[in-house]
Formats: sequence, structure tokens, C-alpha cells
Amino acid sequence: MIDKCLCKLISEEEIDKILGQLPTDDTIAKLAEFFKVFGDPSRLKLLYFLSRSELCVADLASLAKMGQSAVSHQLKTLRLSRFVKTRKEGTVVYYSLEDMHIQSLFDVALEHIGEEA
Amino acid sequence: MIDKCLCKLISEEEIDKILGQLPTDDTIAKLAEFFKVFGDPSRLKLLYFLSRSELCVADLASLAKMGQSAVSHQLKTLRLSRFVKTRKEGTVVYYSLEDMHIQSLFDVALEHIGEEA
DNA sequence: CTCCTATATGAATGTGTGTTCATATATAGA
DNA sequence: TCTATATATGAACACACATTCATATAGGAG
Repeated sequence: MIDKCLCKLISEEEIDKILGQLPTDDTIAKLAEFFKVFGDPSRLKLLYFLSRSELCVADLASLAKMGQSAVSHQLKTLRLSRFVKTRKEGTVVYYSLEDMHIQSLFDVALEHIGEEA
Repeated sequence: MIDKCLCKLISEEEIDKILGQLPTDDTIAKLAEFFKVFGDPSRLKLLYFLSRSELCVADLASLAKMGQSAVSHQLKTLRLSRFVKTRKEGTVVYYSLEDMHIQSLFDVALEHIGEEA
């Protein structure tokens, strides 16, 4: 855990400043949870479809070529992280995007991996 | 895999259009890999420190309160995904950010989780 | 050449996670 | 009420992954 080298490219004061502005563990944990949601191809596909239209679970499964249960589990993840919202109509549950910042995230990511949006 | 319901809130033509514009599996996989890198608290911390200063491995370990080996493994991940670059000076390896889009990603994420940057 | 230090790496381990299967819940229709 | 359909959920399984430990590599000092 402790290593000797303190290369000291930066001063002690700078180190203190950097450590002082370090986000809390709680904030860092929330950030990681945020990005983890986007770290799965299935969820990305579902989010893509929902970015184009409100859709029910069965349609999402059909479009994404996934099992109904898998879709439902992933939608729960997306619901808990407040990326999608639901609208119920009889037995059918319609999902849609709740957070519209998603597209700008994708743009930055696509630029990094070298594909154009 | 196949469910009966096709709620048809949208037309067949719209479905075809959505499917036609669906990014390739390869692109989606790369996107997921991109976000997965940010889905870990340790890597987020390292990226935060590197956003403030160029730093060597030992200093990163000290600042992040992580073992040297753990840091080195994570830096390898960050290197492979082209988020950091290295500069060697004797036996010391200095790491720094390669992709400057990172801050804007964090801003969107912080806004979503309700913390201000 | 030898020792020490900085970093990298491979194996092992524990933990987390996505999918599937089976089943539960809920609502509409007959 | 009985049946069929849409969705949700829990358990199990397989796989991925972050850390640790031990060790390898590499460069500087003596």
C-alpha cells in the first residue's frame, strides 16, 4: 500500500490541493455506477431503441433479439438508475428515455473510438 | 427469444428505419468497452489525479491509497483503451491523460447523479 | 557485476453480473 | 371463474474482473 517514491514533480501544496478537491468516495462510487450501466452491449442496444421511440417490453425483446426475461432484468437496471421511465396500459408496459443527456455521452464516446455519429 | 406482441405503436417502416440505423455489433461492443473503463471507482480516481497532473505509478498508488500492482494493472487497462499515455525517465514511468474529452463526460454524469461539478 | 528501486505481469482468488429457466403477478377477455 | 397474455422476479450458472501475492524485467548507483 505504501511506496517510497514521491517523485515530487508537484509540490506538497499541490498534492494537498488535489487531494482536497478529490470527490468523495460516495460521489466516485455513484459516478462508477453511472458509467457501469453503459458498459453493457445489451443495455446500449435497448437505450438506442428507446432513443428512437417509446416501446413495450416485448417489442424491445424482438428488436434487440433478446429473451423477454433478459430484457426485463436490464430494464430494471435502467429504471433503478433513472435512465428510463414507464407507462402502463393494461398489461403492457411502455418504456421511454428519462434522461436526454444520453445522446451527448454517446457522441463523446463515438468520437473517442473513432466512429462518427 | 420470440414474443408474440408487436404493439405497433410504430409502423413497420419506422421499425425498419430504426433497425437500419442501429450501429453495428462491433460499434456497440466498442461503446460498451469505452464506458466499462469508467465503471470502476479505482480507475475513476486515477483518472481524476491524472486530470490534475502528470504522475508516476508510485505517486498514483500513494494518492489513491492503492497497491502498486493494482495501480499498474489498472493503468494497463487505461493505456489499452487509449485514455492515458506514458513518458519514461529512467525507471520511472510518468502517466498523463491522452483524451481530453473525459472532463465533459464527468460533467454529464455528475449532472445526472445530482452532484455539481 | 551486484544491489536496489520502479514498474510490469501472471496466477490465484473472491466478487460481481448477464442470461436462462421456472414461476409469480397482474390484467383482459370469455 | 377460468384462461391467456405481458411483465417481473428469484435462483442457478457461467463468465468477467479487480485485487493480491509472488516474481520478472529494467535501469541507476555503487
